Amino acid sequence: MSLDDRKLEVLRAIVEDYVDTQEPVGSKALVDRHKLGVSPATVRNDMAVLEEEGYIRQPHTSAGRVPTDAGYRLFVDRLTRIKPLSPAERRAIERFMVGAVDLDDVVHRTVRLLAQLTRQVAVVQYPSLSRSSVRHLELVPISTTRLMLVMITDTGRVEQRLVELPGPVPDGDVWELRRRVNEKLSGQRLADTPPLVQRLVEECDDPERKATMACLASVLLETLVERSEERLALAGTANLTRGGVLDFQGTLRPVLEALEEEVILLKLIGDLEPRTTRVRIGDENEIDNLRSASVVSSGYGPGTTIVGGLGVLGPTRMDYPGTIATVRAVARYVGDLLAQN
Amino acid sequence: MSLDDRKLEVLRAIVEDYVDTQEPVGSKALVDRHKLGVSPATVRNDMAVLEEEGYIRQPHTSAGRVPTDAGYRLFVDRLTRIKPLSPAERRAIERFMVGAVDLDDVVHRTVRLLAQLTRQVAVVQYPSLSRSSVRHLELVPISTTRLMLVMITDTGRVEQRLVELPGPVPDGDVWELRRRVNEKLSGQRLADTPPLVQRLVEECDDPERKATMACLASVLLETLVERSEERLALAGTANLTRGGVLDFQGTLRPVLEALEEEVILLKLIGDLEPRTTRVRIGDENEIDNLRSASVVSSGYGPGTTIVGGLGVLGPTRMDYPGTIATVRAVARYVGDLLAQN
DNA sequence: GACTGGCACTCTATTAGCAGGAGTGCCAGA
DNA sequence: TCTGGCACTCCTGCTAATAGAGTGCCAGTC
Repeated sequence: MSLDDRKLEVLRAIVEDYVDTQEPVGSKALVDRHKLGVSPATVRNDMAVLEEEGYIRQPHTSAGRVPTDAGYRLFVDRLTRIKPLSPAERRAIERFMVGAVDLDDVVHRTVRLLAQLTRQVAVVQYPSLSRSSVRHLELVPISTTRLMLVMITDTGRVEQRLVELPGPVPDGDVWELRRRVNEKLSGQRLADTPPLVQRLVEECDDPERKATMACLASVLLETLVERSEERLALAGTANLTRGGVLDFQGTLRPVLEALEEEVILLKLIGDLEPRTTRVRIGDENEIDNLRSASVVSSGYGPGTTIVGGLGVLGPTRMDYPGTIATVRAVARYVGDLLAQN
Repeated sequence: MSLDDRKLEVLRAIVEDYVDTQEPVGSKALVDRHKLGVSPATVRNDMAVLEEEGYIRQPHTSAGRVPTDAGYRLFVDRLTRIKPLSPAERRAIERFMVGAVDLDDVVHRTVRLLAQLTRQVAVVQYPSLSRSSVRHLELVPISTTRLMLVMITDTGRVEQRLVELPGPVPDGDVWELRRRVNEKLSGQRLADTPPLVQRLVEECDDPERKATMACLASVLLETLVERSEERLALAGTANLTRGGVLDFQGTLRPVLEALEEEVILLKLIGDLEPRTTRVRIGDENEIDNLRSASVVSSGYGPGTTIVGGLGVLGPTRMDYPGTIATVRAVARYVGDLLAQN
């Protein structure tokens, strides 16, 4: 048996009321609060069906109904019209972000903004190195056999590494090295650089220069591409305590533990598709500690490219339409901000 | 009336038992668990005095006694012999820290180590710029009128800033600039540099060079000294949930909120004296949100200098001797580590 | 004067019992 | 297909009673 429109409407009403009140919702309360145009008895029948299909459940006999993960999923997929952000919220974003001075600042402001608007835990990934492009590479002689390599990316990140050379290299050669490296790599996405770096080495005729370039190349490859050292910012953990500890089946402990693992957080907001907002509800999270949480995440970046992810985490009982709208709006805003630079 | 030895012994017993069991401790239980050599009635009299003096209190009539902040303070100041770390703990530190590759890694490992050993929330401040010394300054021409300034400190931090010059400067002059700047500033503590930078400008004869140096000087002063941008690492928040929520009078919320404010954290572990471990108990913390928490902190750095702070935060009901010993040991270890580089 | 045993007292925590209420499932009828 | 009615279940809140822990105080002893 499939679900007719009214049953879906009942589900929506249950989800909305439950999110609102945090209490199991009964048939009578439902018809009182929503104009369903039918009697409680009818609603009860619908509820029985919804329960059989696994969208809602009773904590115990003679309690009201509570949505299951599947219920929320259905709600998000079919019953949610994403509500546009209120002008007040838009203004809040502007006001919060204006005046950010550097990348660090942008990320920190973003994560706090997200936490504040959604009143949930927010995570923002720094623009990933491997998905950024090279803006400029600088080589600085520290001694005759050591260079410092400084890389600036289009997202504003700066990385530096020390290069030990096989032998002394005159300054003139350093200039030449710098020229060649920049010529080949500037503007390229980091993920695309490995073959180019390889070619740089091959193109050297002089065996001595080739050795030097090989050294440089290995540092470039090893530290700038392979080691993708992702960084994260986190905010709003205090929001976990809203609505008592009830939301997370007794303890915050597992959730707090999960939030301390960068690997886990990266998994949560990783693998995103451009211009979409992903929702993972309860059990859909692969991390055991987060079975009672939902994550709304989105990629961000200049234009339609993605250079990092951001998202919020909260109880499965969350305001999905609102959260989705906010996450999406913030992701867009940050993307535009990056595009401007 | 002053407190004789036995009363102090009773206080110690109360603190130890309460930390252990998390339950108010009564006179009978005390004489059972500790060899006090007197009867419960006597202990009760002592307790009455201790209570009058404000070192312990009863949650309600006919409950056992619980130490007050003042009680813990007395315990820490006069009744605690710092127990040396067990060999197992020493080994744990070694094992945990060995193989740290760079400063970031050191800080992250340290904070996790602290959290793990003390089973509390740990905070580690990155080596503060203003208290580090300059190892090397590098000037990189980006274009004819722009330089990149790269500073490497003795604690391994690297900072870079762009300098806009008033006019084109030939490469030879850049070399000269670099020489002079390094001559004057290398090895100096950042906090001591401002007058030196000033002198650098004054020492220039050629007006054109003077203008260039002035530009450089202002960037040096403004971004490297004044903006002391402190960074922090945090770990172990999940430990707050140990022992129920009882420890923090009902909610973790205020504590979690406080932990999100970098300013607050810096205050907690700031202003430390060399080679001492500071303990702030409950109300002694100036931050309202942390009235029910204690903070054990210590400065660290190579030798007897301090380049940053670290510490742990937990319920006032914590194992002070153990925590103090651990914090001190870790601070020393990290200091030695920094000294080696 | 310091310590001890005894005793009455206070307060909490636990348990059981009971009433009220919310919510359900089911059935017969419109 | 929907509705009203009804019996049933189970939670919740309230009260009362009880047991137990711990205290304060007092009188007596060393």
